[in-house]
Amino acid sequence: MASRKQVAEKAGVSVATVSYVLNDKPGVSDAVREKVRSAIDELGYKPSYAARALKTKKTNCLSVFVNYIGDPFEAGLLNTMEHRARELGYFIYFHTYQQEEEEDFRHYFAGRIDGLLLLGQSLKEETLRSLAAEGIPVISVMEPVRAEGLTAYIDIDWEAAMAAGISHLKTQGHRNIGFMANGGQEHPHERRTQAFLAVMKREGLPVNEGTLLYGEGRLEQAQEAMLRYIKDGMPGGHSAFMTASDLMAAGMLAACREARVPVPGKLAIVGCEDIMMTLHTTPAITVLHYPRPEIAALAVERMVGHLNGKPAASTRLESSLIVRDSSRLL
Amino acid sequence: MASRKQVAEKAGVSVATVSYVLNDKPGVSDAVREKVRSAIDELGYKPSYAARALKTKKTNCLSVFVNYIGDPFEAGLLNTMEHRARELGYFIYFHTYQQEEEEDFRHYFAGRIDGLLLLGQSLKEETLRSLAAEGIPVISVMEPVRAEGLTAYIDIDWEAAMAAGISHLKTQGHRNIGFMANGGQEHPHERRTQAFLAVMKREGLPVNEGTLLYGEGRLEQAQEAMLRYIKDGMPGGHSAFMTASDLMAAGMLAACREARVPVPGKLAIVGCEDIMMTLHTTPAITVLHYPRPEIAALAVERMVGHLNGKPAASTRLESSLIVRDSSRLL
DNA sequence: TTGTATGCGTTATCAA
DNA sequence: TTGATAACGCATACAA
Repeated sequence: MASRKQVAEKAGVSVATVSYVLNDKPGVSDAVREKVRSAIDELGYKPSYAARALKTKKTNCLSVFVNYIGDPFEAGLLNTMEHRARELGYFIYFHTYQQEEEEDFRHYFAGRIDGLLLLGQSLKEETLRSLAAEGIPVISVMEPVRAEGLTAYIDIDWEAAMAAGISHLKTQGHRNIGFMANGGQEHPHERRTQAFLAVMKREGLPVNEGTLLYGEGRLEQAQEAMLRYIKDGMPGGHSAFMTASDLMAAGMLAACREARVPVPGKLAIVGCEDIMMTLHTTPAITVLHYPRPEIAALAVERMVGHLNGKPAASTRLESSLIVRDSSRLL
Repeated sequence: MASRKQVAEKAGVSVATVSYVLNDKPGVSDAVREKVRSAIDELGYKPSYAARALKTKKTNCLSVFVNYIGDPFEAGLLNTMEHRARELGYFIYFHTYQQEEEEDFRHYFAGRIDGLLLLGQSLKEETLRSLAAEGIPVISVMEPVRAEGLTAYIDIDWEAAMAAGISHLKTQGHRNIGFMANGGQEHPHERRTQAFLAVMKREGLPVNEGTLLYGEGRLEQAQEAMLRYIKDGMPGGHSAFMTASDLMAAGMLAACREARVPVPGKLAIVGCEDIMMTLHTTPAITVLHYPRPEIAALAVERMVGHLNGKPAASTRLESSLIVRDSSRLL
């Protein structure tokens, strides 16, 4: 790789001048600018990001912790994040996050990225502290269960969203509503489960141990869990189910079809993300709409803003209920 | 961030000594090593990767071009790649690749990564040249349609795989076999389509314009394409279909169920990747097994080997046919 | 076994 | 409008 010095020599100028034209500084004569440009082209010169990062202490890189690369909900967020980041001049990468590996990650970022974006993960306090010490801000799309050390998060108002779903189901005559949850206390989906339970209680609807079913966030596992539940004679006696993710709603639906449980006749199903798939199942699945493009873009913008000195605030956007056939009796 | 100099001062040694213990060089007394270690801990010192990269001209980072983050087939590859890379001491990132953005990417890598991994994309010759000039090797899991400038690729032998599938279908009495293809000449799936056509010809089975159907690689689009084909009265007269991806096979199956076309009774379906989903559809889908963990790990190993001076060779692994209900008449 | 000194490719300050 | 030159944090050849 050609370096700046070689460019300077070839163009017959100093390295400083090369820098000026590369960074579009004013005060360089057109003639010199041209000379430098052509020297750059001829040598195929590219600036070294490593050197630049060392000097400026900015990498123009952002990282994102992804829970599972194949998840369509996350994919929708990531696409927008990637494009928005690129528009704002940032290079963005994705890594799979697994709790067991959190400590390994602590030493990975110094001098590699300017900021870390989360998809709802609850990082350990020590990780957050360590990141803060390195000057790496953390912003989350989706509110983590613990959010203390965080710079900001962007999410929807899950209680309002669940309330809309539950109220819709009530209108359809349901009272005994179950929920397919996912993961433990620190899981990104836990907020959804807690919101559901809070609203149920507030509405005076029955909540007990049988209310929660556990899928594993993936379609197939949810399908199996539901199949087992059906084979056990649906001990909860639910007439409707909400879920912590659309993929699990789709798995539920697949289980119902397999076990010949009519949806919505015998069981209504409501998902909560509005991934494209929910529109294409039979019946199409009623969902709480999660405005992924808006939220993903906002998270990136807040991060970039924060890196440029603008304080970043947490925000809860509104979601909306989209009623489809999986919960419509009439 | 504390720097190496501060660590040296605190420990009462020189910066060189700090370097020695950080890089586990021999020839440092245990007493000094201990002193340095505790100074590091107290200051919370982390080495700057930017500075290290500048000096060593190695970033210990690898990039992967992903076609679509939500794709379950690619997700399976990425998981293994990420873990294998981490085991080998490399930090790995994923980026979405879109052909339109290829030129933008050309200037992104110098001084940021040591190598680029592809998932079957056919990069433009100029991109490959530019990468080569920067000393960035390119290895692909899945053989690209154009593979000239590539360091190596790892893939299965698609002709052998397709031959196994076609021969299985022949055994079941099929002759008029269609194929759901995806994308154009440069698409990662094009090799699969070409292999299918080659084997069909070799076997003396009918190939004409009607043989190919086009999904868009995604389940929903394949479903819609198939639905249209069925509504048109299945003009190709096929009794079986193979596909360029499992997701499209699943979409086909969904369309058949929707349109009440019995599978495998009226139409046999064979996928080609063996993603988990194919095991959970009804009926389960016959597939050509793509050994994703092996291939993904091998690609990373070849890359790391190459970076350490071992020449990397291209390899075609064997695949196997897994017969399930979607193609079994008996 | 440890320290000194140099350079990696930038950016930025200060002179010219 | 341009040019010297000093950092940035690290690795390493060489000296001690």
